[in-house]
Amino acid sequence: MKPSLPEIHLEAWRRYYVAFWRVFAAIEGDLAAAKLPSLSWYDALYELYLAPDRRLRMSALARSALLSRSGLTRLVDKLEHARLIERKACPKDGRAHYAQLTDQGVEMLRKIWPVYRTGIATYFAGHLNVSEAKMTATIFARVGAVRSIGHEDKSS
Amino acid sequence: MKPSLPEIHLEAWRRYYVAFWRVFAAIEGDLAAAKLPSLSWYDALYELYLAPDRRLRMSALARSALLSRSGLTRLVDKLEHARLIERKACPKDGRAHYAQLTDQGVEMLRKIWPVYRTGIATYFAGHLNVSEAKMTATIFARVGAVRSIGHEDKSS
DNA sequence: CGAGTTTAGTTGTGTATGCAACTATCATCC
DNA sequence: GGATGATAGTTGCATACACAACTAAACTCG
Repeated sequence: MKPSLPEIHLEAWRRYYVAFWRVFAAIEGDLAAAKLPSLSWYDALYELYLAPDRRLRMSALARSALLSRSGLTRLVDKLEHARLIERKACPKDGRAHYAQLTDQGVEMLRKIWPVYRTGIATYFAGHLNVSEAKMTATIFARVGAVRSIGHEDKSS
Repeated sequence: MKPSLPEIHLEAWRRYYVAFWRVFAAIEGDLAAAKLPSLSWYDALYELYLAPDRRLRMSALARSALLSRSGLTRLVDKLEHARLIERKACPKDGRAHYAQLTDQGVEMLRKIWPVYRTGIATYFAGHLNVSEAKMTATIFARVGAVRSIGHEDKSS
């Protein structure tokens, strides 16, 4: 059955889509210009920072950091090499591993954040008044709760 | 100077960011499942479809399709190989080339669109009522008019 | 005109990421 | 408790992209 898609919704999608790529590229550009790691590093480190004991199992982190498991493995390799996290075997489950944020990882978050923050403020937040920000948060909380149709069940 | 970033704006950003990746991945997954090319192909073909005479110079297309010039060169290689576009030398300027959409390119757009449309409707538009869609379109028109700080001047 | 500069596009190379296949471990059930 | 199947993570391989260096063709001045 053909789901309805009114013109205004399509227009909203197009602008949303284009705006995202532009803002994303602008922020990544600022990070690169400041010789800082990219947002994918930040996302992973930040998820660990929020987690209890600052550690998370690999697959949990993959989901939070919006990566495939294999993608996460490589990212964790790099983060570990940079001493920003450590891999720890899980005592309960011999298959599982924790990614554990190190102090240097926290430090790196502190270095990245000012640049990231400025990017968010400049490229995104500066264009929204408070009520628009509230509505955006509300709308995208719903949108972000997507569950994809089927051809993958990584999240099950 | 530290630009202001109220908590609600930050929350709006986080949800916007996460939602985007999830919706994007869901749509790409649907396209892949239908053995159709990815959104970057669609974007490029669609920009050509909209352009006068269904053709655009390489660098103009790169900007519209949100790609670097080199990225566009490779994409155009593939599109040309698939007979969806043709490269034409520009008679006015010996350096420049047009990417010209072919009938098969139009056909491909027609094949992709139903799947893309359903994805937009399902993962995005279905979560917005009309006034939310209007506001989203308005907000992201502003946000999308980003001009990045400096360390690149591709758009100048 | 001809040297120097700019612009359009391409190519070399490196990086990020996904999927599918693999290994090791755990869970189930007879 | 051993075979069967599921799960966690890794690895091989392919793809998509960016940046920087390159080539060729315009422009710009003297």
